[in-house]
Formats: sequence, C-alpha cells, structure tokens
Amino acid sequence: MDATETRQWNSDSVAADLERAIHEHRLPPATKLGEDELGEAYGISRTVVRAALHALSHRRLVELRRNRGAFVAQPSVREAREVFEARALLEPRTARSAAERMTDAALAVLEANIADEHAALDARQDGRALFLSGRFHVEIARIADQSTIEAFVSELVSRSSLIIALYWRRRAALCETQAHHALLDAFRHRDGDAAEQLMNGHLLDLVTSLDLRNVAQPATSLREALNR
Amino acid sequence: MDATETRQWNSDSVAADLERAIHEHRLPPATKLGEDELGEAYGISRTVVRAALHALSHRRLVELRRNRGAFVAQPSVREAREVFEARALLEPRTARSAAERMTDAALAVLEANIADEHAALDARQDGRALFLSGRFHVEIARIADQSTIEAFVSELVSRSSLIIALYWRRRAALCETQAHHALLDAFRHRDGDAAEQLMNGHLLDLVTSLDLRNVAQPATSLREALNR
DNA sequence: GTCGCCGATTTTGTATACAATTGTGTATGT
DNA sequence: ACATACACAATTGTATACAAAATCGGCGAC
Repeated sequence: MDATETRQWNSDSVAADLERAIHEHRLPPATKLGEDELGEAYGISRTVVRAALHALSHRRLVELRRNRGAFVAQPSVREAREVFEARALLEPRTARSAAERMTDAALAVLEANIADEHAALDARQDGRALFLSGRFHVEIARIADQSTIEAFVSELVSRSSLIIALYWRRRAALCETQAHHALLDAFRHRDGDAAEQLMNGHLLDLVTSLDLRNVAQPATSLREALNR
Repeated sequence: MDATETRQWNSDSVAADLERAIHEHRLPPATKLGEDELGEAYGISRTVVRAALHALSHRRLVELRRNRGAFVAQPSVREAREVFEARALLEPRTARSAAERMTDAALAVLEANIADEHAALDARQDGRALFLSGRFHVEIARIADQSTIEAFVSELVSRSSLIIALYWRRRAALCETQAHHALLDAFRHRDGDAAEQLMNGHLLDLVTSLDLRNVAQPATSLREALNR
C-alpha cells in the first residue's frame, strides 16, 4: 500500500492502486483488506475504501463476505478454467483485429511494453513483469479499438494473475516473452491469421503451465476450508 | 420503482431491481437517478443507493458524472457496435457448449422461458418480453456451465436493451421468438454446430435491425448535448 | 430584449457516529 | 479435562451530518 499521504485519492484511484498491487502479487490471495486499515494507509475514510473494495469485488479480484470483510480473491480451479475459456473466446479474434488495424505508433507501444517486461525480469521484479505481461494483452484489445472487449480482457487478465499466484507450476522466470515476441512479429506483418493462431496457442500454453488438478483448495487454513 | 416499504432492501437487491427496470425500459436512457429520490422510494439511506448506482455503473448501465449524479446510460453508436461485437465472440461458441451439455431439465427451462416470452407479448408487456428474451441468452451461458461468461453475457444483454431502446428500427413486435425457437430445436437435437451457427445468425439479425448510422446523439436535451 | 454575472438552492462527495453481526476468550459446570 | 454458554472486543453495515460543487434563478449592464 502506497501510504503516501501526499496524493489525493478517490475511490477509483484507490481501486486502481489496489488492483495493481494484487496484479503484481504484492497482495497475495486471501489477504485481509480491512477497511480501517486501508483508510488509514491512504489517509481517507472508510467510505471511499468501501467503494473501492466494492468495485474490485465486481471484477472478482476481491471477495466480500458479509459482516466479515474483504479479502483478495482465491479463484477456484473451476473459476481458473472458466477465465481462460473466456480469454480463449475473446483474445484470439481480437488479436486478429488488432493485426489488421495495426499502426506504427501502436507497434511502438507494444515494443516498448515488451522492452519493459525484459527490464523488469532482469531487475528481478517478477510482480512488475507479470503486470506488464498482462498489459500487453490489454493493449492488443485497445489497438483493436474495442473498448468493451478491452474492459473484459483487463478483468480477465487481472484475475489470471490471481490464478497464476495460486496454481503456477514452474516457478521459473515467465517464459512468456517468447510468445509475445512471436505475436509482435505477426503484428509487424499485419498478419491477422498468424496473430489469431499465435494468441490461441499462447493462451493454451498458459493453461497447461498451470496445475489445475482438482485437489482441495490451496493455501488456506483448515478453518477457512471448513467454512467454505 | 417498487416503493414497497415492506421488503428489506440492500445494495445488491436495489441494483438488481433497478437493472430490471432499465432492462424492461421502465427507466429509459438518460433518466436521472437522484440519490435522495431513490432512497425515499426504497425507504433506505443514500448510502445504500450509492452502492447500487456504483454497481450499475460498473456494468455500464448507469453513467456517473462527478458532482452531477447518476443517469441511465445512453450507449453511443460505437458502443452499440462493440457490445454486439463482444456478443458475437462469446455467445455462438457458448451456445455450442450448451447444446453439447444439454439436459432435459435445462431444455424445460428454456421452453418455459420462451412460453413466458409469448405470454408477455400477448399481454402487450413489451418490456417484460424484452427482459425474458435477454434471459434466454443468459440461460444458455448458464447451461454451458460457464459462470464467468454468463456474467459477461448478462451485462452485454442488459446493455443491449439500452441499445434497443435507442436504436431499434422497426418498433413492431420483437420477432426474435422465431430465432429462439430455432435455437431450441438445435438444443433439442444436441446439435452444437447448428446452435453455434443459429446464434451467430441471430446476433447478426439483431444488429441489422438497429439503425446505427452515425447521426448525432439521440433523445437528449440541448443542454445535455452541449455539455457533452 | 438579450447576455452575462452572482448568490441561493439543490445535489453530490466525504467523514463520522451509531447499530448490528461476528469471532474470541473466559468462566463455569459436569 | 472438556464442552458449553456468556460476555466482550473488533469489524462491518447503515444512517446522518457536514462540505463542496453545480445548477437555477434573479438582477443588472449593455
């Protein structure tokens, strides 16, 4: 939590700040997000914090339990599958559209994004790298000029970050940059077919890199498991 | 607004009630949703009303303008196209999944839904018919057992209702029931191919029944138009 | 008569106070 | 020693009070 009391926060900016922290794994799944605690951290009242937490709960990044408070969400195995199912429907054809409408300026943005990903990985800032990796996908929807789909992809990408936190199998460096480079090449050639197919494969790779066997809910206390 | 002070409202139920009113065109686009007004209507404080309005704004059914209040959204032509673009990506393949997993119980639900649609049309309850027509689409996602996609489709269907309110060309009875009957037949035969194709065609028909020429924003006061 | 400015009123944004619910710890009885 | 019941503490849910912003009306100037 950036408790800098210098900035002027509102519910949207607090929600964005929290979402980024969750996306970067600074706030891992199941973290309790107390209203008083957050209000003090940001220097605002519970009113604004509550609005932000409600916003995040609508994006399924935060789970609200009545009279118990807000917690960083812990997507189930089933939810994990659903998220990537939805991404598989939305992103490949959006990548095709993006490739067909690609401009040099948009290409530069994507290239800069990949460069930042590499820089973050080199600096051992895994959370930031993961965030930027997600941004790459959202940026593609933006380039495709589909703000509605962009909003869905943005939500799905953030939720994917939670899924990765819970079910990631190989803890090694995120080798996704290869896939992003391949996509970038397709975009350079304005090759919609290739972009669609590469995105499809990229998402499949992501799912297979997860451990989605139906074992009991992970990373939770016995008490929590029984209350579920 | 159901100002029955008998029920106990919370932010979620108020949001659901308002969403249904919007979906049924009882609250047309651009309607001002004053906090005090709603609070009095539901017999609750502004706090709860605000939470409900924020929730609806996240679904893009309500537009919040800072220090000016909440209004039923007026999707632009561009947003209208985007909504149906997103539906075209999500719903056809979801209909295929639903067809492949179809059970007799699920079929019965869909049949009952269509029957209700007819009943509403016969009773000249156009709003209710439109709502039920949307429910048909959401139900398909539910049957496909994809709650994440179901949430997206639910949002898109509600937004489609606003789009229909603004851009519907032929004000005649909603002739969609034909398409829904055809889909039901495909579901009865567990024919995934047919279901996917029928849904695709159905959505295309819907878009072409709209008047999405880039005329100026409709149905708004001069003052509002200038402030935009 | 029209345009522009300024104050009063209305409405939203935020903070705080109070009520309700949940979880925990302790005491007591078996 | 264990289980149960009760009371206390902590946290969320809701209402209300206050502050800030925008709208609307009237007034005056041109």
